[in-house]
Amino acid sequence: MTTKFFIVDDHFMVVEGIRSLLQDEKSVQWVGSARNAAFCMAELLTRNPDIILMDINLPDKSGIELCREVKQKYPSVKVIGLSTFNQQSFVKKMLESGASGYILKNAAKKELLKAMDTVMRGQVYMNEEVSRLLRQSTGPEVVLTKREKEILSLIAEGLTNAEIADRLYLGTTTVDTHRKHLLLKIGARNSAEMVKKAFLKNLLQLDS
Amino acid sequence: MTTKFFIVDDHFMVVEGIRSLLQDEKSVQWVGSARNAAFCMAELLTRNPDIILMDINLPDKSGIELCREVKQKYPSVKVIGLSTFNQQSFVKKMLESGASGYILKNAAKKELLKAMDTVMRGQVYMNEEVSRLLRQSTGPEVVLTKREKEILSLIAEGLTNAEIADRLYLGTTTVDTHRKHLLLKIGARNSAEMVKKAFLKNLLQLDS
DNA sequence: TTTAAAATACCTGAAAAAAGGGATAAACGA
DNA sequence: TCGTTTATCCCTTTTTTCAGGTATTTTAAA
Repeated sequence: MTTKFFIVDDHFMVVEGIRSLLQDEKSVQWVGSARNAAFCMAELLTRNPDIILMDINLPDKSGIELCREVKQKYPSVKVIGLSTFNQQSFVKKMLESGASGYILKNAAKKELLKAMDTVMRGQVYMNEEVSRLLRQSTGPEVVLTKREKEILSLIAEGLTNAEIADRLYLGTTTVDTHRKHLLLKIGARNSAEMVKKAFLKNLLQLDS
Repeated sequence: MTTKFFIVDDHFMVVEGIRSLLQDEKSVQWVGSARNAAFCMAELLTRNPDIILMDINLPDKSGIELCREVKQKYPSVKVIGLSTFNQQSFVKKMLESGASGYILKNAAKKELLKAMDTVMRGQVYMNEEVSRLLRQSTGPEVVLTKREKEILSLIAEGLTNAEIADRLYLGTTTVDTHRKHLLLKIGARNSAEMVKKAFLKNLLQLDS
């Protein structure tokens, strides 16, 4: 029984690398690849893979969102997340979106095969390093309201409470209240620390 | 005249991908690979490549440092930087360390060949996207003194001037002066903005 | 309809940062 | 040795944040 796998990654080298690594394996068979989410969805109409190896940073859409879409439209297709780094929040979101596994791009052939085998047996496969990171989870995930996110972003741009209030048509004391809630939720003593921790917890991103 | 190339990257998939992509090319020949800097230096004793394709994030040492070492010991070997992202400061440092080129991991076979050919002709090869980024360079690179870096790091941890002064056996006004210099150098109006910009300019890192 | 969460808004006072200057001493490289 | 950079330190004032509360209205889901 051959497992059919499909690769979604904009890195030619990675696609070719996986294909080449596994081409002599009897238990798995490459059925195609896509460099972005849109093409992937189009190809799934005809390729019928058992497993998708899915990069989490695609040019047109995040792997998290694509994973959600794939699981919705093709519930029996298994998704394994693929990344160069093991940031906790991404891993969690990927799993929440329906992924059955997560491996890093430094994985060797042996691990690729093991991940696919585990996932085909209906279990979840986690890379050892990623698994360790998840286990040392530091407290509950921070959930910000829409307004809080907005104000956090503006604080990080250097705006004062008064400026933010003007921007959002609020009173300055309202902004100050949100700011206090942010400090509490993020666990920071002041704005500098809050911005740093927001990056660490992926509440702020570097790509602006 | 065949160009011999060597790959340094801890990502099995990438190494295999490049090797496989280029294995039918007459003009280039794969002579080996290493997963870390130490092994690379050991292998260079016998492999004699013309070009090294070098990942900038190695497990034991940065590609920037390895590049410097390679160019020192083997000045005729060309180095092409290899990365998943095109952060300006890394590109610059890589070039300053003696690299002759820089490509991204989404490069196709054609670009790999072109990069190697360009570099063998004694010219510098820059990926288009990276080249564009360097051209829209936003002012001079920020250079912080040792003390400034120290204080920036502590500000980002949420310490007040008084706390930092205690930590470093300084007066609070000294800390305040450094803080002012930091704001000026980084181009921020307050500490929150400064922390964000410090991450953007790679003056602060997420791995602490 | 009811409940809980989010949004909005406020008060006072203290702490901290920021602004806008000033200065001297120490360290480093040519 | 000399010139430049870095480090250290200060002053006063103003602005802004932070702490520790208070409250009502709106919104969304059960």
